[in-house]
This record gives sequence, C-alpha cells and structure tokens, in this order.
Amino acid sequence: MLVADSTLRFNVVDFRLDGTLQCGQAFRWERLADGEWQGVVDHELWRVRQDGDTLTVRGATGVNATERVCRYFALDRALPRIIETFPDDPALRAAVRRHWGLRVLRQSPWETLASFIASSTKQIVQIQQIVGALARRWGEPVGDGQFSFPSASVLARARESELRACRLGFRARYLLAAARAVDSGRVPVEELSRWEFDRARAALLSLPGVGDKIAACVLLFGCGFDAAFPIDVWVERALRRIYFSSRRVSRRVLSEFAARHFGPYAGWAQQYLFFEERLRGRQPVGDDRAER
DNA sequence: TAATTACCTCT
DNA sequence: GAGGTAATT
Repeated sequence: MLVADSTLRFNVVDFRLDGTLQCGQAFRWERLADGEWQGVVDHELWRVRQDGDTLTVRGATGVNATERVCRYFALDRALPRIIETFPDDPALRAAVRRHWGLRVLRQSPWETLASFIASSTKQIVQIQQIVGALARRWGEPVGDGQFSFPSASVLARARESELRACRLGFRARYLLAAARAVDSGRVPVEELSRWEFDRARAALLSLPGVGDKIAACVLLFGCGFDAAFPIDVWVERALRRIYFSSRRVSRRVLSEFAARHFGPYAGWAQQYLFFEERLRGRQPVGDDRAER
C-alpha cells in the first residue's frame, strides 16, 4: 500500500525543528541533504521539514495522525507560557533567546528507556548506531530500509550475547533486565506518565543500570514530566559555572538547586542550558578564555 | 559523604 | 576519554 502522499501541514509558532531534533533528546532522526529530517516514530517513517511557520510531515497515517504529530512535537504546548515560568536569570535568558523554539519531545516511554540505558558513556553518534542496530535486528520494517524500535517483549527474549553484538557492551545486561521488567509488568513504563512523579522515578531507579540521570531522561522525554531535570556532564558544567562560580559542588546540591530554581518546567530549562553548553565549544560565545 | 574504579567499544 | 551506574574504599 502506498502511503507516500499522506502529507500533513501545520502552522507552527515558537517552534524550531532543527534545534528540537539536534538537542540530544532523540536518536532516530537523520538530516537529509535538502534540510528535510527523516525519522522513525513508533511504526512509521516520518519525513519532516520546516519552512518558516509551516511544518510539513509526511508518513504519519491513520485517523489520529494529526494528533500524534502534535503530541510528538509538543505543538499543543504554548511555549511562551512555559518560558515565562523560568527564573529570570541572565544565562538562562540568553540560552532561551539563542535557541527559541526548542521543545521537549514526547517520545515512546519504552524506546526512551532503552535508548538512554544504551547511552551511558557513549557519544550521540554511537547511541544512534546502537539504537539503529537494535531496530534492524529486532524491529519491523517501516519502509526505505528503516525499522521500528523493537518492543520490550521482543527484546526480553533476546540473548545477552546478541545484544552485545549491537555494540551495547556492558549495557547489554541492563537492557535485557529492563526489557524483562517491562515485559513482565513489574515496571509498567507505558503507565508511568499517570503515576506520581516520585513513584515513577523510584520504579525506574529499581532497574539495574538506571540511575538519577537516565531516570530523569525517561521521565522528561518519555513520560511527560516537565519538571524532571537530567544532570549530565554538560548540564553539570553549565550549572557549576553559571550558578556556583565554578565551585566544586556535589550532585545532590546541584539537583536540589535545580528543583528549587527552575520551577515546574525545569526539564525544558535544562534542554536550553544543555543545548547552549554543547554549542559553546563549537561556536564560542566570547568569554571562554577568561575562565581558564 | 566524597572520590575512585570497573564495566564494553569505539573515536 | 565518552551525555553513566554501581561497587568499593
């Protein structure tokens, strides 16, 4: 069946596709030569482009396609309402100004959990390779040589050695345990969005290989908890420099500060700080030298 | 509590 | 050494 003509158009405001797909929250998007993005979302291959305030999406099908695209890209959120909850500090203001339109995606909880388990001590390119390899090995074809991300029940039946063959290394054991916990219903990752934040977090932390950072990523990118605040080395670096005069402070102090300082959409603020910090090295903002 | 190290594999 | 975790000291 040919579904190539399933084209949807959205009028978008306060939205920037490039930054949203480049800021490290999703691992299945690839920028094609003409600026169009191709990615696998659930069981579909989407091709997306932004021209000014028009977002064009090809490949999303079914009666609820529009709703699903809106949901995935968080088009139903009013960005200014979110930004206005941020604290009024100069560094965050600058990051928001530079990356205006960046949005936290709403991705599949299981895929998010599995991807971030695979992410530890890995660079983005390697994470993309791992996730792609898992999809090719256990996913289903979605066209154009692409594959969906395999379900927890499928991965629960894999051998650890097969997972290792996808370059997971020591993370293979963790992913297998997570797949089994989800498949058995012990950690119902698809339901966590309806749980209390602390309870959902505790369930994720019960998985081997899932600590504070990965749990926060899953809560934020997969379960819709806007206040979840992942602290990786980049965000830690930014927080320490901006708010603690580069002093050495514990993770605990940082996370308590973040929860207090950034408010109900702390996770969104984190994405702006993270993206800005990642870009600092590549596009110097001017004061790098003074800090050494 | 804070610091160190192993854990896989690749750049 | 890398966007982390867990065990150990």
